[in-house]
Amino acid sequence: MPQQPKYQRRKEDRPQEIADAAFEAFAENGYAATRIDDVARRAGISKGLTYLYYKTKEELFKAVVKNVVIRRVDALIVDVETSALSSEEFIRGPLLDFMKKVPGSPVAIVIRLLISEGPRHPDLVEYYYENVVARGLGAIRGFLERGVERGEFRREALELQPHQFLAPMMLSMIWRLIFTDKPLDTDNLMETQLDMLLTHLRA
Amino acid sequence: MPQQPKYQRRKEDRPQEIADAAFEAFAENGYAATRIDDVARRAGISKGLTYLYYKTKEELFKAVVKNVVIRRVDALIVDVETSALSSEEFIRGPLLDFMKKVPGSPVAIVIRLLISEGPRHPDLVEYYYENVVARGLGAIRGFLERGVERGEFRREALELQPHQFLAPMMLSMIWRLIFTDKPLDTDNLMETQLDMLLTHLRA
DNA sequence: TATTACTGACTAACAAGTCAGCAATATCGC
DNA sequence: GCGATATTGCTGACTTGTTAGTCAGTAATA
Repeated sequence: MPQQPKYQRRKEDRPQEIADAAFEAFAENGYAATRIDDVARRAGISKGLTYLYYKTKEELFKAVVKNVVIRRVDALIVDVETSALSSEEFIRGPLLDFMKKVPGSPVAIVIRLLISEGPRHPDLVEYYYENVVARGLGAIRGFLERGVERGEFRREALELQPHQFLAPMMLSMIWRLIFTDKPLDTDNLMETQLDMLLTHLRA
Repeated sequence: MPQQPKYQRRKEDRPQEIADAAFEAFAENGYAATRIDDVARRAGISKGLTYLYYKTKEELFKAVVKNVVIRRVDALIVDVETSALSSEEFIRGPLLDFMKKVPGSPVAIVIRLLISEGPRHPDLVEYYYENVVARGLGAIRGFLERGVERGEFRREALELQPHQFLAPMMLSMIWRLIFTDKPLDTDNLMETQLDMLLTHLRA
């Protein structure tokens, strides 16, 4: 009777599997309320093994945030940077799509974690700022400059803060995080914002 | 030798003092990381006394949120509802002031607590929604209707979501919660938003 | 003298982090 | 190939530290 082995050794895959499990757990319960034991069970391993790959709970937390940031956000930003559309087409196309996607994506979970745990992990906040926020804002700023050079936007566009584009996205995200079930027409919010911005910027 | 008494009995004031101390502690460390012992020390009492007035940590938490909500937000909303200015004056005056105040007010702390602890306290979220959000949005909606009746806004103003006004305020708030030290010209953000909205709404 | 707001030491429970031993695989000798 | 042996990924019971919540006793007021 060929016994099923109790476990398989999978040194290579464990870190990623643990990080994925931890992300799920943190997303559901937050950092403080998540037990390492939970994470381990989700990953189908014992608690002890978690500590072989991540020395502390905090280290695991940071790995999770960076993991999500790198794997998911990166693609979105690159997508925004490489485009040959006119400014208006770009805003109503890829940019709008991007904004619609974010509030329901893992990025929202990371934001929640940063809001609640950020103050105790300043280096993580710094990392997030440099790798996501600064790059994202930079991309939009570059886009505005290109629009002015092409004569699609008036000069004053250069003074606009990129944040102005993202405000309704932010509100939608927070709304979903707090009032999960209360409806909100977020698409309309974002579209209206972009309409107003186009009117405001057009040459 | 008339000894200073070790403590005074102040049944009436304790609950409020404890709630105030708890608010400070939660603001600094979040709900999970705050020890009841901390709260008690801040309030200048023993840990045991806290439990005389609040049966559990959770009950104290809810009391704190409701306390802040009732004491501070209420005044702001009423302020917005009673005004005899023209719509534009109102937007550029009281409404803008309100928006500028919120991100640095205790409301921001409550938002942080709701984002991180909300999912585990649905009744608290519901309470906040009804007493703050619904009323706030209602006030803005009423204001838009009045503007249309007076002929200051075009008919389509009625379709605008009140959230559109608040989006930059929300972004500013979250920005401050996460990136405390990174600068952001939030006044400009809000003013630009109101400019654009006025252009968009004007008859 | 009676009442009760208040103290602070205590308990109970839970969760992070450790580690001795086990069992799955890699390696070696034949 | 194949069994013996070495290596190490992995387990799970254990220790340790922390904190929510209790309660017998004390001292301030009525």
